[in-house]
Amino acid sequence: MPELPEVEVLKRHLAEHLPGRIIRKVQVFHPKVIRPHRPAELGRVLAGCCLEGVARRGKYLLFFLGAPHHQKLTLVGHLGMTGRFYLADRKGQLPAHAVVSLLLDQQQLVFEDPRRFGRLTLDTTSVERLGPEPLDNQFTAQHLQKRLAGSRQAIKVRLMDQRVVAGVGNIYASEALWRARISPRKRAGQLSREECQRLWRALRATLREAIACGSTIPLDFAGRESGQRLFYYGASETAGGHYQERLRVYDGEGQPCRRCGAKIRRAKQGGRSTFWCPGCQR
DNA sequence: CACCATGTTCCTTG
DNA sequence: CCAAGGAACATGGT
Repeated sequence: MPELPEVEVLKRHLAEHLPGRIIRKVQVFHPKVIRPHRPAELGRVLAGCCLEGVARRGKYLLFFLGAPHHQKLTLVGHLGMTGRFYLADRKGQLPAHAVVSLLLDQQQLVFEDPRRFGRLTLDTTSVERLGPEPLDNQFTAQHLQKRLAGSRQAIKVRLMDQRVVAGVGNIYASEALWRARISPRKRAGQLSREECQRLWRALRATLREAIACGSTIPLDFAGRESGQRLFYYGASETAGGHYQERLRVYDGEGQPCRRCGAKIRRAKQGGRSTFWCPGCQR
């Protein structure tokens, strides 16, 4: 479930293992995922590059590459809906939905994505369009208020606009609004100063909590059948319980609100499901 | 079979 | 210009 917290957790794990590794070869199984590059081109550029660092911006992973013979590069990864990265033994069997693999010396960084909405590319234009990082110290309640002011869009839709704030997706937009006791249908520009303050606080607390819990779906260190250690970003059997417990409204249609007991409702906004409590979100 | 799904981008309509 | 809706992308789960 890759929104900001999941990508952040993944980034922290990758950052423990990748820095200093050299990319020896690139295997591309689904060329669309690396667009606008072509496989041969990407392989030529990346081969020999050192993975110097990993960062996150919104829902994007950034791999900082040191290239001995060219300028420095940033490889941008996005998990889409179903993307996963994991580090596997170089000789290990690839999963059925591997889309790209970066071969290192003893291991390989595998990008798996059944639905193939993800990206791995040197094209940074999507990242450049992003709004501020919600957990950044620079990002204040006043900053948020400014970005909502004058908008007639529903606040929930506005919150998911990556140019307004980076990294908030469908799940955490609903969760943050529940926590702030604000109706997802309220127009963004109609929020009072107090409501903006509450939303700012709620959004940051929601994201921080999710990160602290190791993301909504924990990393499965066992991998599936690999027997290799090292992480695997994906669902494990026991993950479901934690996942449900932590979400207060998302996917909880018909269940009683934990704050006021009213029945959680569901509606479409911008083509996506929104969940909220009509009792305490006004 | 129908319908749902964590995301992004482009296009059309009002 | 803004807001809303739909389609496309491609696949899997219920």
